[in-house]
Amino acid sequence: MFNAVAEPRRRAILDVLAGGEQPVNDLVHALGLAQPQVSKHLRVLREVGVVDVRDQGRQRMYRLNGNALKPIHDWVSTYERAWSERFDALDDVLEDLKQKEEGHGSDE
Amino acid sequence: MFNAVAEPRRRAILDVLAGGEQPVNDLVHALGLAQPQVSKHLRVLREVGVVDVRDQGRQRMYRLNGNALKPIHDWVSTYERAWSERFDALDDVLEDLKQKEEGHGSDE
DNA sequence: TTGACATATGCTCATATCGGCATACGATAC
DNA sequence: GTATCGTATGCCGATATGAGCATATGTCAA
Repeated sequence: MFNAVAEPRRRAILDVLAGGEQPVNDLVHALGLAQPQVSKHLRVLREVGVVDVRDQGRQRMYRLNGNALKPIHDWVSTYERAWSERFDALDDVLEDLKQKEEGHGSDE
Repeated sequence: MFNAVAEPRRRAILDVLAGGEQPVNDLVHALGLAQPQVSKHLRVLREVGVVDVRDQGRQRMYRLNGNALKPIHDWVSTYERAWSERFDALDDVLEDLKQKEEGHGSDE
């Protein structure tokens, strides 16, 4: 999953699909890539479940399945404290408590 | 950045570092990997800024820099609507509005 | 200085990955 | 039916990536 999304062009495909269901050819034109490459990237994205396909006549309509990205979101969220303002505030509180603790605790 | 984190072992390193600053050898033992591989992975992580180093005697202390993960968080968050309950609720509201609109709109 | 320790780097091999091209396959149009 | 469109797949060559091993570099201890 992480691997599938590590490819810039695959992320580009997902970004286009975020705008709605698209047949392969529209993706080809939207991204300026060769059709076989797009099909290959779509295959990878399909295999990890981040896109779904639907046959419609001779076209294959691809649509985004954002659910598959949740594992990434969850993983990266465990590191959120680094940039989240909420956690900054929490750090301040903890720092305060620590100061007080050291104040009337034993030495150092 | 996405690429750096696409490697399972590199994510494992970050997970260990989440527990606090560590010298290379501790990472080696914690992960059961060969020391050169750990150094190489650390190099990649360093190059994208997700870890920082500090020299301490003959050891090199590595620590996590979660800030570097924010781009990933931001990117994946744009797809959050797929699984977020808040967005599910919003969808319900929108669906309601749509029903009403169709109710007293033109045909279909 | 010499030696041991901690880490980084270089080399090689095996494997994966991507692009480009040709082509196969399925569905529709004629 | 045959032609054509839309898409997928196979093959090739180039490049990247990771493991394993040896070794270089830097730091401290004796």
